[in-house]
Amino acid sequence: MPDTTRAPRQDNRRIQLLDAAAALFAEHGFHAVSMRDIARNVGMLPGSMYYHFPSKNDLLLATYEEGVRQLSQRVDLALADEDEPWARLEAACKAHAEILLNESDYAQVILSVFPRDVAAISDNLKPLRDGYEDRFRILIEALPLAADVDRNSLRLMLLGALNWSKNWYNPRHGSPREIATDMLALLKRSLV
Amino acid sequence: MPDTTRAPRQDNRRIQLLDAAAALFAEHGFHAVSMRDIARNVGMLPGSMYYHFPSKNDLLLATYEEGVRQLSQRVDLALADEDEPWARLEAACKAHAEILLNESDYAQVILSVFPRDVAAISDNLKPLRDGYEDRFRILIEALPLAADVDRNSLRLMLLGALNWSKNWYNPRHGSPREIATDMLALLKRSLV
Amino acid sequence: MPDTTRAPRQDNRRIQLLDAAAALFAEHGFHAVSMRDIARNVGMLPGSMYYHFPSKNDLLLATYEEGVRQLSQRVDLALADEDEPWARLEAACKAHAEILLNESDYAQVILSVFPRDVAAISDNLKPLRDGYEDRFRILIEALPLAADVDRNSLRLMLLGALNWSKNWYNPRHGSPREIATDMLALLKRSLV
Amino acid sequence: MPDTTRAPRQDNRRIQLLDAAAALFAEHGFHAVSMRDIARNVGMLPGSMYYHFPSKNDLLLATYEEGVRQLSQRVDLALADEDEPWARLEAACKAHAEILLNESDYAQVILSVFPRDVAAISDNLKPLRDGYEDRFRILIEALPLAADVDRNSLRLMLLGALNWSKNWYNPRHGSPREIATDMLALLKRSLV
DNA sequence: TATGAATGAGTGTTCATTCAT
DNA sequence: GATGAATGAACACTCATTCAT
Repeated sequence: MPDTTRAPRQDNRRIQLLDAAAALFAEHGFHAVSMRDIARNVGMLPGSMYYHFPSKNDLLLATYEEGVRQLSQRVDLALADEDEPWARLEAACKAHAEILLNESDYAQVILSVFPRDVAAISDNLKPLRDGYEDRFRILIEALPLAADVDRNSLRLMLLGALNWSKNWYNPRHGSPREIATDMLALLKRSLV
Repeated sequence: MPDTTRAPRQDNRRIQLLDAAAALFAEHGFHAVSMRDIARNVGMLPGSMYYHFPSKNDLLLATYEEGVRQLSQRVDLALADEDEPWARLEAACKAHAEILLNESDYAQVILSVFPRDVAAISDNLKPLRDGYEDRFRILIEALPLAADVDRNSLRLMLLGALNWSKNWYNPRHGSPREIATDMLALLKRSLV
Repeated sequence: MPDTTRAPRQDNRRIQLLDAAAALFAEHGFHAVSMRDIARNVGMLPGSMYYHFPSKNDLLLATYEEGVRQLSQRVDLALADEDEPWARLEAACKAHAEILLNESDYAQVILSVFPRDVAAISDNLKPLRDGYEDRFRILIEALPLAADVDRNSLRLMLLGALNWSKNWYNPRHGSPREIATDMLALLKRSLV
Repeated sequence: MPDTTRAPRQDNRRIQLLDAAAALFAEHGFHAVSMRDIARNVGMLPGSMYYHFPSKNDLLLATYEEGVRQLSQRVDLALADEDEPWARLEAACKAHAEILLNESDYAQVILSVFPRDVAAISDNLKPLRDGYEDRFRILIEALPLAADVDRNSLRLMLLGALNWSKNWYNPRHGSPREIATDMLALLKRSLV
């Protein structure tokens, strides 16, 4: 019998709401999902949601923040065990692919709802995205590369290819980790 | 400045409509654009559009078809002058990047409105996309590569990275051609 | 080989249009049928109909007129051979049932589109209906009946029952003529 | 003058809505009445109706159900006091005519909006109509009639004539009860 | 915290009709 | 006689949001 009195229930409806919103935004996109859709998914009336979130945009912003938190934490955790620069980059890419393709609707939202789609809050969304991606800038900076390799292109290529993978990913043809490994292998062959 | 006196007027409103739809779908996404938005953009009443297109979905389908036509024609033209496998792939990537980032709203639509976003016609949309991408499968097949290189991963990586570039592309930091060249260079170093 | 040069073609598109309108009005009702529906049925564009009929209401009016013409002609023909009052009434009822249930969409329109449904021309429609029904008033007047029989009720009952039959008529359970005969028999038993 | 202070307010707008819909459907027919018409009649915005009824079809279905309820209840009440078969039939016919012609817009809807007019819900509508009409089948079964009288024709004639009466009924020329009495009298003379 | 009930603007779409060609 | 193209109003319906209870 779980002790429901001790543990502070601290807004668990808010979390259900956020989960439902993330799942629906990730699957159908921000504009194709209505507040009613989300409410129905958590067994709540539409009006009731406004106690928890003042607007649909705020709901998106909150999923974004949670998504960045999850991505960052997951990648940071993966980095904790690695020292060698290439190993560190590979660990980050694997974590990125896994959370994106497998684990978190929140992460999907960040990569499928673009700031420009929601003009009113695009200024709030962009820094969240960028803050996360900075990790990869640093990881690539640390790589021992030939002098003429453009590290900026490398980062954009690697992250772009990984992010786009959600458009073709099919669990039957390799795990997220394998996808990350394969891509990195292609680049690593010569760049070292 | 279009020459309205010389050009035969036949059905030019349909094309205006298609152009406006492509531009708006590319910029804001399918669901964020209303039929009224498109109508306003061409100076037409909302109801009048239905003479030219029976539904919003059909309008999207028509932009998709035109987009694929433009992409294919542009890439095929670029390939006509090249014989060497790597040169052919590079020409195709440059054409792809240019039309995507610079030249055509129609191409953008194909890469930013995903079939799954419009369930009712996703079965019509998918083959159009796939038909175009087959070109790259063939180009990569023709490359002289070390035996252990996974050509499938290579294709997915290259196209994914290029397609994602519309999310960060800024004309001040290099032309579309340069982006394509840079990315290909990163891969080519070792794979040959 | 029919001689199409001799016979004046005299507006045969107009007749096609009228036929299609009658069929559709009879089946779905006036308000549920659009001008486009009718146009499509005769392979014409909606705008083209306005050469033949200035408005949808006029089209209805024309079907009404033709319906009354057909009903009247059919009933008058049936009466031509009969002299005895009851036989005359029975002949009229049979003709009425047959044309209503079997033969003419125009007749159906008159009995399923009510003047009040189209307020703007209800004043034009009502006299058409009434003019036809007068025949039955006269036929019933001629019957040799007991003094206390209300001929007005008789007429309303008989015609009402016949008109309503289109709501339950099923060709498998008796022909229109049988329906008319059965109903008249019920009344005739005692009234003579 | 409704007592708004005493009556519990619970869901009274739904009933107002249903009343207005019944009145308008009865007068103009289903297709000729718009949701805006109904909303205007109860002083509500069109969108607000959808809180109470999910669609126009559902609104019709609800009026149908209420109409059948009212008809059935009224007829059953009238039958409660009668034992003799002819008296029972006459009581039912009087009640039927009164509620149809005088008392209830809901009953009118059932007899003027035909299931086939609203294809999408015709399967829901038909059994409601039929369920009510079964009462008359039973009443006529109980009549002591000559062996050669077709009870089926009798039922169809009687109900058809009564139902059609709404097309000519004018309160100045006799009450609904008188209409029912007169019609039954015509049939009863000989059939006994 | 949540509900019932509403709002006002907006959605995609259809309507009868017009008219230059 | 008919078409291509449009109009403007209306259609059924959905939207994000509000607020008294």
